[in-house]
Amino acid sequence: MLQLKVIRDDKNRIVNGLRKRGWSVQQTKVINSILETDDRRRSTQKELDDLLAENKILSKQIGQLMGQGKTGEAEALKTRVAGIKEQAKQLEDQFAEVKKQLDDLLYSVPNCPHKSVPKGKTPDDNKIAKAWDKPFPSLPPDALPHWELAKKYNLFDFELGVKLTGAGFPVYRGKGAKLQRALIQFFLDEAIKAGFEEVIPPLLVNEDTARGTGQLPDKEAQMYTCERDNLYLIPTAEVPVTNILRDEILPEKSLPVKMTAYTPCFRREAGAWGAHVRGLNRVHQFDKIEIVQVEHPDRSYQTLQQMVRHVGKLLQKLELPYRILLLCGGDMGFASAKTFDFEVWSAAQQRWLEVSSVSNFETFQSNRMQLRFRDAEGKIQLAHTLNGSALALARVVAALLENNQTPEGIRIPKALHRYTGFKVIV
RNA sequence: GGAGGAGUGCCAGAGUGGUUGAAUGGAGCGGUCUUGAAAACCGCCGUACUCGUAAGGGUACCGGGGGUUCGAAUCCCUCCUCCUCCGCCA
Repeated sequence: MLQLKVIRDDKNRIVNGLRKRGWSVQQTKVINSILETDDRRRSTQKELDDLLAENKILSKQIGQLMGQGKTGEAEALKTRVAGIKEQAKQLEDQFAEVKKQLDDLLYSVPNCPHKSVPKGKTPDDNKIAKAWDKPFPSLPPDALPHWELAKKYNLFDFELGVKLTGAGFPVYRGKGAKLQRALIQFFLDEAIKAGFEEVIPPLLVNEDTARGTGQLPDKEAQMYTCERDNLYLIPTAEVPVTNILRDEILPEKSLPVKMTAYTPCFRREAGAWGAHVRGLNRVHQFDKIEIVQVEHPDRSYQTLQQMVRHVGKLLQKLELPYRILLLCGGDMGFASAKTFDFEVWSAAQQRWLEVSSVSNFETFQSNRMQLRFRDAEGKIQLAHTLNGSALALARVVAALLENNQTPEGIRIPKALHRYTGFKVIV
């Protein structure tokens, strides 16, 4: 969530940022409510603190009087304290209520977009940061979409997934399964080469963790829950991995912290289904390699570019046509300050598929998580958090299969040969 | 799942109702000494919110939440976690 201090000191910037996300002037009034609520919170706290301070002093006096055996005087003080306690109790309730109001308001406000983020409401307003300037693969007229190819070559099976679980849970098999494993291994190796430490986090997380990265309360409906145990299935490795550093104060020299993780991701995608989401385009469970960085605020945008380059290199090695979008304010995720999306060209479907999203969250997540570092002067500051998919498998597989289909079978890009052990799927 | 024990600052570890935000030791930082280093000695060394231009105050926090009390790290309830033993098990 946004820092109160920033809202207070830099209100106009925040309001303008929300406007960039497509908020109406009316909607941005919430910022005023936040400031008013915070004023109430502060005055209530002051009142309460003063009262508690008085209580404390009197209590000490009672202790001394008791020690001296002056029970009468002590009793007199006790009655005075009783009144203060009554008052304090009321103020405490009041304070808790104001605090909750304030938190609810703060949780309802998304991150403020970076100044370089274009204004806009829908994907149409996104800017193309890097277009594909080479020819697209030309496919034979009888080219098949990946869900047909999957049947033809027995690579994965949606019907079987329905039997076992439900729609959107594919079963990969044979070379399809091997291809999954090859991609996972390839992406992890590339990340490790780029200096990321591999971690294998839990796939189920608790409430605090889900709140830390902003899944709660904003995106609750997106997650599968285990209500009995009050746990959530992770929608992305970002959630457990970033939270590894929750409530930490890092030495400045340990920045940047670079971590990578392969995990399956679980997404309910409630209400998101339609004709355009066939096959692997959208599924409830998919595999993804995530890269996460915790960085010094001065360097985070440099680091964002670095991560973008890393993802670009992966797609080049996979020989996939891709483009990079700079998301507009309205299309960005709730917690993000700046996001680049990667899309690969799916030749048989004749459309772009999103395969990666690389974002800088600045202090939005670290503020919730209390993820901080001690700077050169010994002062404690919130760190910046960043993450990106490098990469999400399902759609990469879709594009890979479609773009590389030939009459002789599906050609596997060279970079993967050592991982798959085969060069073509026949 | 059953029985017992324990959770205190960066770490180790005192503290069982009164001036304790917390002894002591270690680590770390600064200094004295030294050609340099080590040793020795001296000093500093929690976080959040809040009042204040500042100096400097106030409040909260000893696993989480709640309670008893004028007063709780210390007593009670509850949850979580860890350890030991038993059971079960990939």
